[in-house]
Amino acid sequence: MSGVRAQQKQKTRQALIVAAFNQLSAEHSFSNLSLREVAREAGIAPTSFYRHFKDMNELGLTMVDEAGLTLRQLMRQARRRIASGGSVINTSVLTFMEFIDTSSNQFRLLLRERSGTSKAFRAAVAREIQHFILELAHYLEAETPCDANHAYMQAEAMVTLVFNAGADALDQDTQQREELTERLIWQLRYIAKGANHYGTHQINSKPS
Amino acid sequence: MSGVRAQQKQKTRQALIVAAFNQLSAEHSFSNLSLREVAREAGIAPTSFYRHFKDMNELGLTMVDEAGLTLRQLMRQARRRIASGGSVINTSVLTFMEFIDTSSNQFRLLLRERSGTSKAFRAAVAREIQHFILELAHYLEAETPCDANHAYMQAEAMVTLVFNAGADALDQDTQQREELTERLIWQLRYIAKGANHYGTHQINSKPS
DNA sequence: AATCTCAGCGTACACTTGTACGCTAAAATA
DNA sequence: TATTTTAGCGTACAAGTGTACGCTGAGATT
Repeated sequence: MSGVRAQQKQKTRQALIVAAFNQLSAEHSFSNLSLREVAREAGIAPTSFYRHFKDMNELGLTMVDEAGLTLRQLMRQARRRIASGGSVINTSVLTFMEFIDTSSNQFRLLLRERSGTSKAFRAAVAREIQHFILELAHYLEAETPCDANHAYMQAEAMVTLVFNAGADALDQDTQQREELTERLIWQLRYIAKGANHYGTHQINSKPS
Repeated sequence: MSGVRAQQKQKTRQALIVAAFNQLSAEHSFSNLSLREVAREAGIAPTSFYRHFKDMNELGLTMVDEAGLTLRQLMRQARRRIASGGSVINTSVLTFMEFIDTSSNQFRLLLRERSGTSKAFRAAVAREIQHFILELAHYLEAETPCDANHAYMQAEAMVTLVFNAGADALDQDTQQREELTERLIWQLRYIAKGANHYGTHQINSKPS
């Protein structure tokens, strides 16, 4: 029961996942990635693919999970930086841009499958994003004078802007990214300001 | 020189475009749409496709243009409604949601190709979106106490939120859409409020 | 030691794809 | 009227796809 067998299986399974991620790029998306291509890159026969995944769909969902995981790990690290005295907005944005940069293919997967042709994929990505919204909403409710509802709407807007800025950043050089990031930070400030204005516990009426 | 010839050609060319749009759906995107499928749907032989487009890429770019056109027409109509006394935010959002509803496949194309695998496609969609941002920025600069820079950032944020809300709406029923729209309107108010605070001509300093 | 399990392989097959090539008939032109 | 142009067709082919099937040999189990 040393598990040499199972260990090797996990290894090639991971090789398939890595192979698939490596084949992603600006010009190659998961949906136009064939089972045979992935198997070839992973160094196994096409038919052996089925020993690990029912089909490409199952591989893809696993990859979405993995991408979500690394993103969550990165943001946990961001929270640590914030706790030790960093600005919330700046640190979060910076961390996210780091994700785009170091794990661009993982981000590409989330970005594209968010509006892809598989309902399961879209739902999986939406879940990952929802995770961030809820977490941020929770934080905002505790740390700012916003009621729960407005905290949620604020968080949703912020995550949307950050995610989209990330998408734009993919096609840009360093110079453009800096400008983009600066704009993004202003936009997040707008939202914070507006949400605190409308969403304060005292005032809860229609906009002035 | 009656042009019976050229007239018929335009007709089947349009048939190809319509056929392609009709094949789009939640489960079928442009990128996994084959030349043969389109030709079949349009009722012509696969090889005749080349009489109208160099390849699928060229068809797609034409479709993006067409989608952009109908969107622009719809928004022009919105401007008329606003001029005759409608609320800016409400009318714009409502009009956009109408676009999602009545031309969902055109929207799907823009949505998906925005993060697709063709640089030309991404650029084409970005151009269409940029069009709206600039137009809105121009309006905001004229009608609100915002300087040019903040007006632009405000417009960019607003268009991003609206576009993304549209994407979410595609998967939702009427009930959910109403809630989404309500949230969206609040979020736009946040941005307007914040931008007017930070971007007023007098104050142009760092956030308080 | 004898048996079972199963990850990985090779072969094979039925499809679909893009597109090269040459033909035809009808419209346009001269 | 005679000639040219061209939208659309059918055939053909090479390339790539997913996957069914049966085999093998090395772990795991008994």
